Amino acid sequence: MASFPKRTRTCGELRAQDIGTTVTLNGWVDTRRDLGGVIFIDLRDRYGITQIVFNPQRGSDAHAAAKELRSEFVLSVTGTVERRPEGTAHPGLETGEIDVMVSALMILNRAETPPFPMDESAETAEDLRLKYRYLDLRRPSLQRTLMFRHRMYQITHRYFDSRGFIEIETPVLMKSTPEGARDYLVPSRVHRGRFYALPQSPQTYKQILMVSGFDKYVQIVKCFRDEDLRADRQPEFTQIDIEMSFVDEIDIQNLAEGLIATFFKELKGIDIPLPLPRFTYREAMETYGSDKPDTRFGLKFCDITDLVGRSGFKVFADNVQRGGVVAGFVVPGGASLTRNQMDTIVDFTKGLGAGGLVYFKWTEQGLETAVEKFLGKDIVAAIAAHMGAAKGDLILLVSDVWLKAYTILGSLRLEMARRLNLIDETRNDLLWVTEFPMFEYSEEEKRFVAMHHMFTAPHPDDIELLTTDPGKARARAYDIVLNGNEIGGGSIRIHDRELQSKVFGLLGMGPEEAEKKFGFLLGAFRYGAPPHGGIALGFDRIVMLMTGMKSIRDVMAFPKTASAMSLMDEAPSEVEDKQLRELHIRVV
RNA sequence: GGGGCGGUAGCUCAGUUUGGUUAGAGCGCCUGCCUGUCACGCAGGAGGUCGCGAGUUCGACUCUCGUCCGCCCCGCCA
Repeated sequence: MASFPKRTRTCGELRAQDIGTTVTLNGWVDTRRDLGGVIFIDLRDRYGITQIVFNPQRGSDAHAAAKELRSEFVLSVTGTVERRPEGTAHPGLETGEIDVMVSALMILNRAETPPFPMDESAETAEDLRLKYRYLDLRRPSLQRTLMFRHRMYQITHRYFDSRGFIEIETPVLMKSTPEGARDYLVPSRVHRGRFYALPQSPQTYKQILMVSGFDKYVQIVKCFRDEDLRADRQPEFTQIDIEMSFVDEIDIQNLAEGLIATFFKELKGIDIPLPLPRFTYREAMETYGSDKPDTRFGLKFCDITDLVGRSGFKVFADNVQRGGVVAGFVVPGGASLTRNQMDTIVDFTKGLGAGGLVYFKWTEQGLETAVEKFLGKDIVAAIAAHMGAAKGDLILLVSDVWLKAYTILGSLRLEMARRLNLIDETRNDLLWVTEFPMFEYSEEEKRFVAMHHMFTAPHPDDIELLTTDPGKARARAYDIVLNGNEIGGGSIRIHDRELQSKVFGLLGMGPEEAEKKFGFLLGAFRYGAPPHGGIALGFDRIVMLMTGMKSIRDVMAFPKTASAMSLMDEAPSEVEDKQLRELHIRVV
């Protein structure tokens, strides 16, 4: 039994066809315009805004009560829908043709003046928005984004359900695993000195579900990583986690790119041509200097190692002697950059760890470069020709070992594109990067670490390399990239105990340690593990990119700050001594 | 862990370079007037530990040191 007149309609739906009907609306005071006699209130709910009118001649009690209305008061109003007088319709508002002439007003709740306005006319400091998140969430931008996000959940569920996938929840309290990100730990009260970890991903569980015969698994699931944050990284985030049995790479990729294309079609009306372009890791690095290339602009790289390997320029020649590469790219029209601008670019490149940056400017006077006296006119001209440069262009060259040279060029390429405004923001460039290396060498730990994760299967042609040259072995791993952002990654997994043990060994984990940490998984593999593989897609990141938000915080209801604090509820917080004692924990 | 930027009225900011009278503006808020506004209008008013703590100085929003908080980047994030 309601203690107030319940709404019969929402604030977003009344139109001219409703004129003459009596309605009750519930909502918040968005703005108030008190003209002394007549009072206009914009009443707001999540469906929209309807102007309600208090006229002393049409309801003097309601009008008197309306005098005290202020921003964000919660109201129930009853009145008749009327056409606005000639010339006073509001074309910018969907409900702009009508008013609700109020006969009865009930104030359901009063509100203090909010610390910032609900309209988004002025930028508001983010820490304030986070402290008063419940108010920020009333604002149009977050309302829109969270509704977009809701639709993406629904599309996801429908997409997978219609393809026979089973949604299964996996534990949030799980076993801490080595490698990868730092775990969030949860102390056990019952077992002194033992800890659960929050999942970095449900990786082991979904593989075990494959052993159990659930050959198509999906879950929209929270994951937790205790690492430092960025604009696109939060300590807890959501993934669309997928695993399938009896499949290879192409099956997973078709499924995942189909989902992304469905998002674009249904949420934005955009057709994404499928299948998506594929780049091997090597191609991506050697063309764009990134394992998540942004292909919305050119500035593709060109290898000139062979042209300069025996030149008189010792920086290049010595590097090539040591097995390094020399490569670079052409910036069309870049010759007009000033000396000052070039100095900034050189400094930027050095800041990335480069020894230096060699550049040629092709001006009216011809090819100009500070290193012409070392390379010689002919080689300079040959480089420009080989790279396809023209008059007015700038050529940028970096010389270093393969990975470092291309990584530096990749950052420089992005920087130049931003500086020169070359990025076409209207494009939606999706692609796959495949054939990642199995391992990368960790200088810190003096051993190989898994580039994707340690359950990733090696490329069938590279099994031998695991023994002879593990650093060269390719993995059956793949990432999906949108406009230079990694939005998902997966692999075909190892389903063979022997091979899995071998990979553990290469990662410096002996049989005993492997048994202790992953005995349950290896145990499952004894009882008939099917070939399987999967992928995880970054749900928040996809919402962020599709809604054009700059930060992942803008697509989450209750995000944390860059120092992982929640400003609204002030988590993390200190706890009672009693709680600590029960958990056998002392703070040092 | 490192680098950069920021913290002044409820909000958005100016003032800090070169220390010096009473720290300003717009919006919001409060009061009054106003019967078709929609950025309503008009008149008046209130509102400040200049993030915090030391120091230098006759005097600190301003200079120095420390510290806290926010944002961005590097490291890190299989």
